[in-house]
Amino acid sequence: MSSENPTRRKILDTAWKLLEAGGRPTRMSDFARAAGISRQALYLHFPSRAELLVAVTRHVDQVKDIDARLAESRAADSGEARLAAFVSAWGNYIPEIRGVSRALLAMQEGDAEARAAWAGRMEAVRQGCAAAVTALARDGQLAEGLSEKRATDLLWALLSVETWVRLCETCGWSQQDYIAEMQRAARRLLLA
Amino acid sequence: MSSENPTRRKILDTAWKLLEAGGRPTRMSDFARAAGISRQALYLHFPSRAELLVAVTRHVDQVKDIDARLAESRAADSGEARLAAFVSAWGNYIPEIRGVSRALLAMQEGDAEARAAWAGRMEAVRQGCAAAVTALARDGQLAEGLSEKRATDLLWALLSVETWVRLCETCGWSQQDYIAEMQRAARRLLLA
DNA sequence: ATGTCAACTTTACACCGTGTCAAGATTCCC
DNA sequence: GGGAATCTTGACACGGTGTAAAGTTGACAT
Repeated sequence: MSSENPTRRKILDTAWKLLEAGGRPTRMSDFARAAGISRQALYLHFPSRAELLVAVTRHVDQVKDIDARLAESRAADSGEARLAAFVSAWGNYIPEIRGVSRALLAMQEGDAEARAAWAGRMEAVRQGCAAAVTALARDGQLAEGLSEKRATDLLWALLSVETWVRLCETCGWSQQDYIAEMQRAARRLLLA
Repeated sequence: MSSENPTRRKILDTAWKLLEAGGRPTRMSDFARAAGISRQALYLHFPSRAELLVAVTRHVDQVKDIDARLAESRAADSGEARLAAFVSAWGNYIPEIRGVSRALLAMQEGDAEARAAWAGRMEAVRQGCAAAVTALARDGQLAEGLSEKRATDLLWALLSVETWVRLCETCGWSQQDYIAEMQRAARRLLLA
């Protein structure tokens, strides 16, 4: 759906790199310069900044093959193993999309499209959470007094990008610590 | 420090109301109109949008007396009771500052002042978390393998505004459910 | 070789929100 | 009545997004 056009590809690649580099200003003109084209040519490919960012996330998803990664967690036998695998798969994906998500998150307020795009991505994560919780419930492992819905919400909140940012960037946790602690937390919160 | 000037007060009150009402656009002109003065007069009192927002949060803190609320949690005898009281005190404060925090959060990217202001507030919350954790440790109740620092980080992340937003706004939890579940979560995560 | 089509360039402009500036008006106080 | 604070009106600069239009370049077909 997106592979053909070479300039489009270059735009996505350089924009990605730019976003991930984290150097603050990522205006349309910056993306254009990075791709070696004029600002207007950028608008020839993407009608708005929001759509460009959305396209970048999709591009990243494709290159990093998030689907395949999350699929692995589905292969685990026990619900508990599945939970751990999911936490690890998603948790290790977060740092790879940090740049894009920061930009997309920052324009949530004020841009409905960005809001919808982010909500969509998060919904996908939520489904992963729900699947893990269901597997847990099937094993009879879910803590009593905890509905599947509530357990899913809880896990989803625990695994939010915002939480990752706080722990890894603000508090200085290593990625390893983060994963280990989140697995532990998920177990403690959800298991009987 | 801020009580005297009546227009200043009116600005803060109406701005607060406006922010809490949630109707999207909160530009300087909106604040001015709400206060019944011209946009320029607003700049006579606050040099920038960021400083206005910061002043509003301080104003809210003062009116709602957050300090007194958090102080109550310090009165609890056992570490566990203290943890519950802190979760409840802060957790019930979040919805009251939802509007201001949304605005302040939204301008984090790009405005160093807003960033600093928000970080400062969060630091205060963090200290509350740290105090609760220390009380827990003193009781010998802290889960083994969990340093005080890590426990504090974890609790702090759990009680973030972002997490509240996700659970209460996105997932539709009631405030009651939120508090109850966060108390349960904090216990499960931190206690031995 | 010519025509044409797509991708790109340059230049210019409209719009919005923030923040600045300057020239009055109003009100209160001495 | 004089003066200072406070507020008003109106204008403008700046930065960033998005639009519009006219011109350049290169590939490819006939």
